[in-house]
Amino acid sequence: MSKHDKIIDAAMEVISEKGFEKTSISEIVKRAGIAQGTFYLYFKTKSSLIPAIASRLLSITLERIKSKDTEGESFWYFLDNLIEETFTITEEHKEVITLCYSGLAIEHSMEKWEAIYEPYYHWMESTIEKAISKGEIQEQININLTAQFIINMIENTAERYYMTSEHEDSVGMHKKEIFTFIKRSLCNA
Amino acid sequence: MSKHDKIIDAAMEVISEKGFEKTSISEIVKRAGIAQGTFYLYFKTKSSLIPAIASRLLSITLERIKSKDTEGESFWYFLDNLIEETFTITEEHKEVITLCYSGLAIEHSMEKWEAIYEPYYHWMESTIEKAISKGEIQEQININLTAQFIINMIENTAERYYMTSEHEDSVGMHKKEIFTFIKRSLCNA
Amino acid sequence: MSKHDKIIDAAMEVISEKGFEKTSISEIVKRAGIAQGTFYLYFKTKSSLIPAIASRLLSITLERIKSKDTEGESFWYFLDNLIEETFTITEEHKEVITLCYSGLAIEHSMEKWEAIYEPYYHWMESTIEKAISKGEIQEQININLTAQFIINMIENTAERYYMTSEHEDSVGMHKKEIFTFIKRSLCNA
Amino acid sequence: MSKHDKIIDAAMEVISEKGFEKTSISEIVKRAGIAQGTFYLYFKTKSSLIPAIASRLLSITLERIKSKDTEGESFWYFLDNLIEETFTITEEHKEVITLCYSGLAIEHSMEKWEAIYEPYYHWMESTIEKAISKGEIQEQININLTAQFIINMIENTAERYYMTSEHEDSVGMHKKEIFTFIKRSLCNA
DNA sequence: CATGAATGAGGGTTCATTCAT
DNA sequence: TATGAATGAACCCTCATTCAT
Repeated sequence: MSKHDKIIDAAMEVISEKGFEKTSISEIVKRAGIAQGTFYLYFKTKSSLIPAIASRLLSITLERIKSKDTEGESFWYFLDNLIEETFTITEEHKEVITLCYSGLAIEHSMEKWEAIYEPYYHWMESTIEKAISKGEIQEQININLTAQFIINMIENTAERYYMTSEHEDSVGMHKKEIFTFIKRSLCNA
Repeated sequence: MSKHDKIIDAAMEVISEKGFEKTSISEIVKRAGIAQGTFYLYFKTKSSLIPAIASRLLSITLERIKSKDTEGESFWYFLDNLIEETFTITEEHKEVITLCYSGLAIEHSMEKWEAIYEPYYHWMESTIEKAISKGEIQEQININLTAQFIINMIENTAERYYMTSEHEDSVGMHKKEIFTFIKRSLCNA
Repeated sequence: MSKHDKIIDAAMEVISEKGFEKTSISEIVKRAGIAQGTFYLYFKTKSSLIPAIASRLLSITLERIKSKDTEGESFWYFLDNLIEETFTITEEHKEVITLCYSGLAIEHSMEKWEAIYEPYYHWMESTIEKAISKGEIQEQININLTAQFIINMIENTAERYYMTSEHEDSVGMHKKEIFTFIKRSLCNA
Repeated sequence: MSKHDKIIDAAMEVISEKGFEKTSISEIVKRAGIAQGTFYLYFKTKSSLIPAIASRLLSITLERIKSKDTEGESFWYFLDNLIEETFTITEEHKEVITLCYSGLAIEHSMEKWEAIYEPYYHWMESTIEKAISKGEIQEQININLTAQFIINMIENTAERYYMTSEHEDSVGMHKKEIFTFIKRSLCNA
C-alpha cells in the first residue's frame, strides 16, 4: 500500500478512537509506521486530511452499496439493502463520519464537500426516478430533496443509534421502523 | 446575571465562532468579563461545559416551541410550527448544536445526554399519542422511534440546510417538503 | 528584578553566545529561571525581543558615556572618552550589537529603530555644535552626517576589532589611530 | 555554469531575500534546478556556504573596482571611484554582505575570512603608499589601519544608507560628505 | 468568592541531512 | 555523479490548570 494510503488508514483509525483535535500527528505516523516528517510529504497540514478521508469514506460507501445487485428488484428491496449497508458502515466508521459531518468540514470549501457527495445523491435520484416510472412510488415529490431526506435520515438514525444506544439488540427494530416510515411516505398507495 | 450564566453565554458565543477545541478558556473569561481563575470556581474542567451548554440549549428550544399554543389545533398545525421553530433555532445556534451532536459529546456519559433530551422526546411522544387518539395519524407506528425520527429529521435537515447551503431563498421549499414527507408517512389516509 | 528584565538579560546572554536564530526560547527561560509559557506573558514572539534589547543596549551606552563629566573639557577629550567607552561596551555586547545592526532589525519598523538611536545622534550633534562655536572644529561640515560618521566609525571599528582580531594587544593603537583620523579631519587647523 | 556555481548563485539570491537561517536548502536547490541530495556533493553543510559566498562577493568587488583604470590619476580621483563602486555593490548585495559581516561569520575560522579580505586590504595599502610617495597624502599615518578605516567607513556608510534610509535622493550628499571627511583627514595640507 | 500571573506538557510544523537507487 | 523520498530532532508557541494573594 502506498504511504499516502497508509497515512489515511492510520488517521481514520486514530481519529475514530480520539476525535480529530485530540489526534496527534505523532500518533498517526506511529500507527502508519513512518517518520514524523514523512507525513508532510503527503499532506500540507493536519486538517488537509479531512477532505481526503471524506473522499475515501464515500468510495467505500458507494462501492459497498452498488456491489449488491438490485437491478431487477423492487425499490423496497433496494431500500432495505441501503438501510442495512448504511448501518454496517456507520458502525465501523462512526467517529470519522461524525468528523466529516461536523464543524471541521466547514473549514473546507463546501464546494469540495458537495462535490464528494454529488455522485451519491445523483445515483439516489436516478433510482427514485426509475421507481417512479415503474409506478412504485408517487410522483408529486421533489426528487432532489427526497433523495437527500432518505440518505440523511438513514445515516443520521444509524449515527444516533451507534452514538447513543448501548442496547444494540433493538437494531432490527430501528431498521424496520425507518423502512416503514419511508415506505409509507413514498408508496403509491 | 450570575457569573455561572455569564460563563455559559460567553462559551456559547466563542464556541459558535471557533469550535470547541479551538476555544480557549482565556477567550471565554475575557468575553464573560471575569478572571481566569474564576472559571474554575464554576466548572471543574473545560469539557464540563458541554453538558451545561446542551442543557441550556434544550431549555431554549422547549420554551420556544411550547410558547406557541397549539392546544386546540390539529397535529399538522403543530408539526408546521415545530419545523418553523427548529429552523430558526438551528440557524441561531448551529455551531453549538453541532458540537453537542458531535464526537465530543461522546466523552461524556450518554446517560446525561439522554436525560437532557428525555423531556423533549417525551413531550413529542405524548403529542403523537394525542394525535392517534384523535384519529389524525395512524396507529401501527412505534411511538418512541417515530418521535425520534421526526425530531431528528427536522433538526438534521435544518442543520444541513444551514451548514451547506448558500441559496437561502429555497428555505421555504425545504420546510414544505419535510412537512409533506412526514405527513404522508403518518396520516391516517 | 522584574521578570521582564530577567528575560531580556537572559536573552542578551544567550544571543551573545549563540546568535539570534540559534537561540531557543527554552534556553532563554532556563537561564532566566522561569517557565516556558511565562516568556509569552511578556513578549508576543521571539523576534519582539529585538527592539527591547536594542533599547536596553542604547540606554546602557548613553548612560555610561554621559556619566563621565566632560563638560568643561575640550572636544578632543570628549572624543577620546567616547572611543574608550564604545570599545568597552562593544567588547561586552558585541554579539547583541551585531544582531541589532544586522538584517533582523530590518524585519522591524525602521522608524522604531531610528527612534531608539535618535537621542544618541542628537546628543552628538549638539556636542559638535558646541565645539564649532568654541572654534575647536571647522564649520563647513554637515553636522548631521558627521555625527553619524563619528559614531558609526567608532562603533564599527570596535566591532571589527573584537570580531576579527585575536591580537588584542593592539587595541591601544586602534583607538589612537581612529582618534587621530577623526581629529585630523575635523580640527580647525 | 557548473553546479557548484549554480548553487552559490541560488544561495545568494535566496539569502538576500530571506536571511541565512530562514533560507532552506530545499529552496536553494529548487532555485538552482538540482536535486536535494546534490547539494551535499558540493558543500558539506549549509553553513559551509558562507565562506564560498564571501569569496565570490569579494571577487566581484575587486574586479569592479580594478576595472576602472585610475593609474595615472590622483588618489582623490581613485577615492571618489571607490566610494561610487562600493555604494553600487552594496546596494545590489546588501543582505549577503550583512550576513558575511555578522555573527554567522564567527562560526567559521576568522583566518579564512581574513585571508579572503587580505588582497583587498593589501591593494588598498599599496595605493596609499603610492599616494604618500607622490606627496598627495601625509605620511604620519599607520598605513595598515588607515586602509581598513577607509574601506570599512565607506562600506559601513553604504550599508547603513541602504539599510535604514528611504530618502534615496540624498545619496549624493552622503558620498560627497564621506569623501570630504576622508580627504580632510589625509591630505597633505 | 475572586483574581491573574505563572506553569509546563504537548501540540503542529520545519528542515538539515542521509541513503538506496 | 545525481536523485529525491525519507528521516527525526528540535523548534516556537498555546492553553488548561493551579495557587498565592
